Amino acid sequence: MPGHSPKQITKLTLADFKVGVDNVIFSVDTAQNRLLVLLVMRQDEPFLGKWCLPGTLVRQGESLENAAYRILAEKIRVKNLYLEQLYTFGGPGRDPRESPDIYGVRYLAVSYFALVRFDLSELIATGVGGIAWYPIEQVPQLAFDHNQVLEYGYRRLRNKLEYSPVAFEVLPEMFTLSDVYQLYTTVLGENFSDYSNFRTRLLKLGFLCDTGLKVSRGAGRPASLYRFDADAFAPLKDKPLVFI
Amino acid sequence: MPGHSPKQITKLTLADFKVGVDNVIFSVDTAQNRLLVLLVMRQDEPFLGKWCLPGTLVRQGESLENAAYRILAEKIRVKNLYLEQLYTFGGPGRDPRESPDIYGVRYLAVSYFALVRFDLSELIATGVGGIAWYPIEQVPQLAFDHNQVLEYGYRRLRNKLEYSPVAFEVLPEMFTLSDVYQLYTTVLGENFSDYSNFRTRLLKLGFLCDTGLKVSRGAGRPASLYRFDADAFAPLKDKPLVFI
DNA sequence: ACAAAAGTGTTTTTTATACACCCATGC
DNA sequence: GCATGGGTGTATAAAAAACACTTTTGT
Repeated sequence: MPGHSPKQITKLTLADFKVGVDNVIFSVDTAQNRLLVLLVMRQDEPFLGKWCLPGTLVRQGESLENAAYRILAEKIRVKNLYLEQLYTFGGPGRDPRESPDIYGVRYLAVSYFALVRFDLSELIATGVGGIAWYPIEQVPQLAFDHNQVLEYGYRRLRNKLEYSPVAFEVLPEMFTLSDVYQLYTTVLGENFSDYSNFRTRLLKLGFLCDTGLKVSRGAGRPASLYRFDADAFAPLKDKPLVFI
Repeated sequence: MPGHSPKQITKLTLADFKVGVDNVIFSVDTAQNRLLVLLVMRQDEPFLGKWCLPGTLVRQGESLENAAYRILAEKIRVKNLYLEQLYTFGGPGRDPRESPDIYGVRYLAVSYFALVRFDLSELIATGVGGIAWYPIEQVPQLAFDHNQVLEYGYRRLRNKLEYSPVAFEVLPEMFTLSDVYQLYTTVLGENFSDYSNFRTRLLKLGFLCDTGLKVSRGAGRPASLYRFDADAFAPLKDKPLVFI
């Protein structure tokens, strides 16, 4: 347990905060088998010209979650979307805008994690400044502590895939089992499971239903199209599930 | 995605926050097979006289985690302790101290989750006002949104037990396998696993070492005392573990 | 002797893993 | 025909679950 510096004892005044929301927005480009993160270029000091996670400061009367949705909507138009809170980073000194004498306003960042459907999402060009999907392995050094936040979000994404049906929030209404498999391999790596075993396990869970429709993608046998059945999944909620 | 009310558009001023930290502090009374939460009675308005989670507002120059440790240390003297961040609750209107016209200061609460060793913890009596361990099923209606926070922490505790060795942070240096089993049953319920299977699985993981010492507790065969071997556990870190 | 708690072993069922193989299509 | 991706089945190994049984103590 950390002790109190003698300095702290002399000033028991409460800190005043501005609260920021930073989004780690992932999407999977299944065509190119790449996991992407959305980055934007900072327009202001500090860190002007550096890449960072899309974020905003929370406004009066606005909830944290609403702020997260707002910044997302400002950067990108999406159809399917999954969003949840990640972690709150709040040590003093994490934002250079805080005055050095630690008497001024503090900046606290609540991070959110989002997964969006790549093919139907459309980046909103602002004219000035950049916005781009970055493959996860090519992310540069980011402003603030955003590399750390991203790392945290990446870990969460991998966990979420393993025990929750997030993947289906972000797949088209109808999809093939290889679509699902590709999404999983892209995020978790090639050797997470054999395709045929993945397939069997997934179907045994019982919440995917065969639509009867087939789709042919180039050469090879046409694949069956499946649909996620939310009703069939409902009883499995809260149960410890393993997808991989 | 939520829309923007027309009201919001007219005032884009940033919200000013005070940040609070609320702790969900659990401990397990193995003697009585009860899972306990630490509650304190509010001394001030709002909710004067109501029970709530021990919390505090973050001071200048203080990190969130330090605030969490501070409030814990003010209420209870502990030997063993595990602490991690839980969730941040930040909607407008969650604290009645916010002025009704939503122009005033906002109160945001970062919640922390803690597990402490019951037998060596000592509540700090403040003279005025109450502080008490409550069995989880007997928790009354709490101030603010603290019942919700508690529910969230309870879920986290159950998950943590299943895939991480938190239990050993909170057991004595040396313990019997039934001590571990009792802790698990108290938190997860009687039917989470058979004792003999639990035992076998736990030992197969290989990070518990038999000290050779025995302890006799009343009637029955004396039990071996084990020690948690952090070095032996190290390689298992980050690996998906199942304890139950 | 016997109840109580600790600890071991055995049997059955389920799940994971690694493949081998058949099917339907485009070229 | 054959390459390509889709889909099924099987054989083996490992893990989970249920439970019977032995061992060592206190009384």
